Amino acid sequence: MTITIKDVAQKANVSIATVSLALHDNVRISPGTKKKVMKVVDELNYRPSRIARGLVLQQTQNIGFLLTNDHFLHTEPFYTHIFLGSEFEARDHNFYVLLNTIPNKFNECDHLPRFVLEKNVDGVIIAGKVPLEIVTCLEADKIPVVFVDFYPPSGEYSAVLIDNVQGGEKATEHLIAYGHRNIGFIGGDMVHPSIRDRFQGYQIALEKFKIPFNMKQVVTRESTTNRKSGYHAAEILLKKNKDLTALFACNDAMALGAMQYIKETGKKIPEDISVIGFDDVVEDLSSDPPLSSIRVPKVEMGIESVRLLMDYLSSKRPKKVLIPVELISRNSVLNINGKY
Amino acid sequence: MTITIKDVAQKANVSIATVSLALHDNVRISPGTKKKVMKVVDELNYRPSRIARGLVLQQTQNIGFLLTNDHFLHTEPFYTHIFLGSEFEARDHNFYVLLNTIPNKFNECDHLPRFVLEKNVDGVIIAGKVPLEIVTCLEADKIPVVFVDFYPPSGEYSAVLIDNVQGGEKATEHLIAYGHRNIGFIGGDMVHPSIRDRFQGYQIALEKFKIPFNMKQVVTRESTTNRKSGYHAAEILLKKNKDLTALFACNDAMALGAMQYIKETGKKIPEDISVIGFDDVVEDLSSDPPLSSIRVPKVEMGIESVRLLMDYLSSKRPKKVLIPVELISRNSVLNINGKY
DNA sequence: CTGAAAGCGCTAACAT
DNA sequence: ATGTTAGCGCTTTCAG
Repeated sequence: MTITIKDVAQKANVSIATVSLALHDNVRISPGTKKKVMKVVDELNYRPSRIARGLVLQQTQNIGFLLTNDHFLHTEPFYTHIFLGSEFEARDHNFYVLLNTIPNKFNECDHLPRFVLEKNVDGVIIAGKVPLEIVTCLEADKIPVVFVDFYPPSGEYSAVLIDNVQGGEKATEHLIAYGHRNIGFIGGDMVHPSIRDRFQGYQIALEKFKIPFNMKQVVTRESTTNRKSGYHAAEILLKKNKDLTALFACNDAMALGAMQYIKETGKKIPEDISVIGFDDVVEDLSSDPPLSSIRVPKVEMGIESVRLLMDYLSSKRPKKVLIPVELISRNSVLNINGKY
Repeated sequence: MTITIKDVAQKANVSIATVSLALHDNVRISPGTKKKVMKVVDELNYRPSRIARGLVLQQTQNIGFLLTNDHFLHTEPFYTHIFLGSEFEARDHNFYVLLNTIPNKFNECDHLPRFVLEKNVDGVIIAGKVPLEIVTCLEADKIPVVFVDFYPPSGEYSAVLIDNVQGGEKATEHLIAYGHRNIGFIGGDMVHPSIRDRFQGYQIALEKFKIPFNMKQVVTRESTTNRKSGYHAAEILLKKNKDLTALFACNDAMALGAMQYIKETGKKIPEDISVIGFDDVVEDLSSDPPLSSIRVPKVEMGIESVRLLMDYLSSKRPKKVLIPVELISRNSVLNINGKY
């Protein structure tokens, strides 16, 4: 049937132990035998059964990837890219990643993803904001965890975080460099640390350039951060701020919604109002004009998260990584230096 | 450490064989012992190791879920929903779903997803159009396959297909019922059977109501079917058809692009032109006006695909399922009956 | 109706 | 340097 280590051993005229050793680059094996064995492995196209291996090694070589339903089904493929990165890196370590969404509300530890209930994973990557209850439950299970783009308010964990403060600064400084002084900020769900940090970056940049911060130019009452709330927030912001020349949206989805509102009121982007977003998920969305944004290296974040997990699995020590972001300048921001 | 069948046997004062039998509802066990065993199972919170089980049963209880990179990263979460459905149903069968994307170009059987190379799945679900080469390679591996929203030009497979012809008819008939007679069609990538079928539904509906089909009212030269190509196709279509009152786009992404173009030319939707899409992926996109569309039950398709795979695993006979679609009437189509 | 025991494919300690 | 063997946790004949 399926070809096993026995078949290889037989054909190579060695014991199965030797085959196993050869396969694992063990030093205690002579180069000659190793070569001989590997040749047969190739010929027979043998691949060790990960099930048998898992049984004896007492490990699954699986990683769980957890995110909320909402985040997974999100229109902007943000976490999808992160997942892809993790899958990519997992391959190099011969791990599989099991994707599992969880409801946005969560209370019972009984409803933990079955891969942790069944101990079918060696560790878990948690992407994006999740209910804190689940973190507690996971903690009780003593299952290794690394967070991506989210960090629980308390506790010590491995995590891959975006440098949101830096990003907020870069976005705002870009507007300032282009001569803007009346810069609005729209964001929602300020409980979310990422959004809060981006907002903080906005404030830091203003301060750095001695531009007075004005709470009137800030709309952070939306409960979500999607296109619709961007549209709505822009409406509120622009109705009470007639002098705004630029707008920093806490993410691209909101920026897109804001752009829609602005255009519908007959104004032009960037001539009348400049807009900058965050996340850079709009490449394929062909917004008009193309949206300037802060690029977050999503695939790299996924890769890094797996690395951190591997690292934790061997060292048992949590580690944090801050991922730098990059300004992507397109055509939604106008240089108004010397214009006024 | 982790609690095994032995612990249960010991505590229940039976043999491990008995525990196993009890766990699997075997008839040859007395109700009394079974109850006793199950009680201990509950107390100890015992869960059989799927690895050990997999080893003896020679099956992984994993399903591979394959789609192209493009489809996975697609802005509209179409396949994402299908995946979610499959995950959902897989749970009921105690299977895991391993998601794997493949490049849009594919040539070497050596580059098959590693879960098939390693035989880490009992079967594979293929979602959306994939390179035919991969189908051939999979075939050579004799691994059970079910297709979702795609069917290879030749061969006999299990498949979950959308009734695209019916959908195209429903969309077109809706426009006709609302008094439209000059109805345009925009689509791209006519090599794709789904798009072709939708187009065919459009033609059937026209014919049914004795409305002459006019190739001039059809734009199918786009190579992709996204927002951008919708914008472009609408431009071509509307420039050479001044009398169009309605437009059927082969999917929502194109419909959205078309709407953008229409609005930019100063026309109103649906007053000047009615638009209907296909797929109904725009719920959370809050298009303005809300787009009428043909709803495809994506989650159900995922569920059905797993069922078909389970069915095939036991019966070894392929089966095809046609999923009916539903008209979702919103506000992008105007009733012009009696208006002209 | 229940228990003993073999064996799934592999690793690693222990022999040789 | 290589082989022998026990055992990972489970299912399943086969005996009793």
